[in-house]
Amino acid sequence: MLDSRLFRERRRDTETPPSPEVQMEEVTKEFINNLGRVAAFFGFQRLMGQLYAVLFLSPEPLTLDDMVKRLESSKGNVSINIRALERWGLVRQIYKWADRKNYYEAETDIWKAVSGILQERERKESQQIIDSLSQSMDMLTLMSKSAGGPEVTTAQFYLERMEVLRRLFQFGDSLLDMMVRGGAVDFSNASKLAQSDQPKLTVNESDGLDELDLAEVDCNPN
Amino acid sequence: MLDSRLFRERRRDTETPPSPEVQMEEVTKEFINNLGRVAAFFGFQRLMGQLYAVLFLSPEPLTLDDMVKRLESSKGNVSINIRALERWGLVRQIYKWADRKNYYEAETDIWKAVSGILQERERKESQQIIDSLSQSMDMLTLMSKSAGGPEVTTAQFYLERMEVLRRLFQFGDSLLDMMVRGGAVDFSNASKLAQSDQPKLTVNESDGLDELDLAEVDCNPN
DNA sequence: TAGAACGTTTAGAATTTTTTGAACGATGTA
DNA sequence: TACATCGTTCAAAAAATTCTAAACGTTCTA
Repeated sequence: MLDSRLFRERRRDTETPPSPEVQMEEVTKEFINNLGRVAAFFGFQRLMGQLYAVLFLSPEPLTLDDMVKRLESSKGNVSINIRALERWGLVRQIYKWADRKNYYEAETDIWKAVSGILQERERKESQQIIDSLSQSMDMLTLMSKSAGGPEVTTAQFYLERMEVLRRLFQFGDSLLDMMVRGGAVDFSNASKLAQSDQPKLTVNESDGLDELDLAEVDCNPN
Repeated sequence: MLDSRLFRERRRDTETPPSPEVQMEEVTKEFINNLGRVAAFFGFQRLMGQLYAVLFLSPEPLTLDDMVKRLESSKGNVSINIRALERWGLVRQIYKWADRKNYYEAETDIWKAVSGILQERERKESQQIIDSLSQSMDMLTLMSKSAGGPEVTTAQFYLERMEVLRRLFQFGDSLLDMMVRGGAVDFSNASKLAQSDQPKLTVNESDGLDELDLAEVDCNPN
């Protein structure tokens, strides 16, 4: 009994092709999910990505409540996340005459948004690391000179190791900078980043366009 | 009474310069913290970064228990995270003769490790997004041709929007590929990614070295 | 064979992050 | 003035993540 009904229903599923509306709905949901994942991957809240997705696929600006309904989330949560999107320049507000509601639309100049994030977030992070590393290395340099005892050897060892890491982060930071400013990057020597014999970073000013290569020159300590 | 004692102690802190041992300890802790943050930033567990840091600063390989002691963590936690590090190729195991313990050391060829991660994780993620997008777009293309009704307009609108995103992810994916394979990337046209008039991605095979530019040619749909 | 030394697994504890819903202030309307 | 709408804030709930400690299986040693 039950079995046969289930069977018939399953058959129906595969037989009847989904209606256009249903298909659209599926495609949209998939898209929203994807951007949610992307957001999470980059350390943002999943909802941020989902909100952006909803706005991105909307021909006209939406209100807070529209989005609450669409994503079945709470007003508070949407409010917080939409403002985060605004701060990152991924979403902008639209004011309508004699309408007290706020409307939002997605920034569709993707590259603008992405490079904004790279500049504001990724670079800030890398700078912090680089600064901290440089500070530690200064300190170690001092120690390896002034203080005697077993610390000297350790200090020198630490210095060697840290230098490798600093190069890497410097390279990453320069890469980000190039992305934001529209330069060019050559990775062909990236694998030599850690070598102790001098392949360091440099920026070549070549006919107005910056170019980052991994060869000679210094990545001058802090 | 109490006040004056606190005061004296605070004075002492600023007067007595920290001993070399204490300084070393501070530098090390700072470093460990930093790599913890880096790990977290990239979506790994904080402890993973910390473990790597400890090994990175150790002249000789360490055992599980060494690390447990150093980081004041639990054996289970360290065990799990050290194996994750191994899987990512950031740490390798060392076997010692007639010693039942496992010793670990950091992979110091940083670029090898980084490009491994890019290849294994970041690219996998971007591929998934691109595939899903392409699939949705195929579906929308079909709909905009076959089905009539209001869905057609929407489908076309979605297609336009999604195309922009797909270009971005394609570009990102190619960038990753170049990083891993040692090519070169020119970002000077990146800001035109979203334009509807043709600036697309291409890989120019130029004297054996790959080069990714953002101009003409197709990023051929899946 | 008993017991010690190691590394792994795992259930549940602890912590952190995310979400909710109600309260609130501000602004407009009848 | 009373009431409705709208967005924000925040304490508490819920969910997800990370951590711990004990149990366990192996391998080695006495």
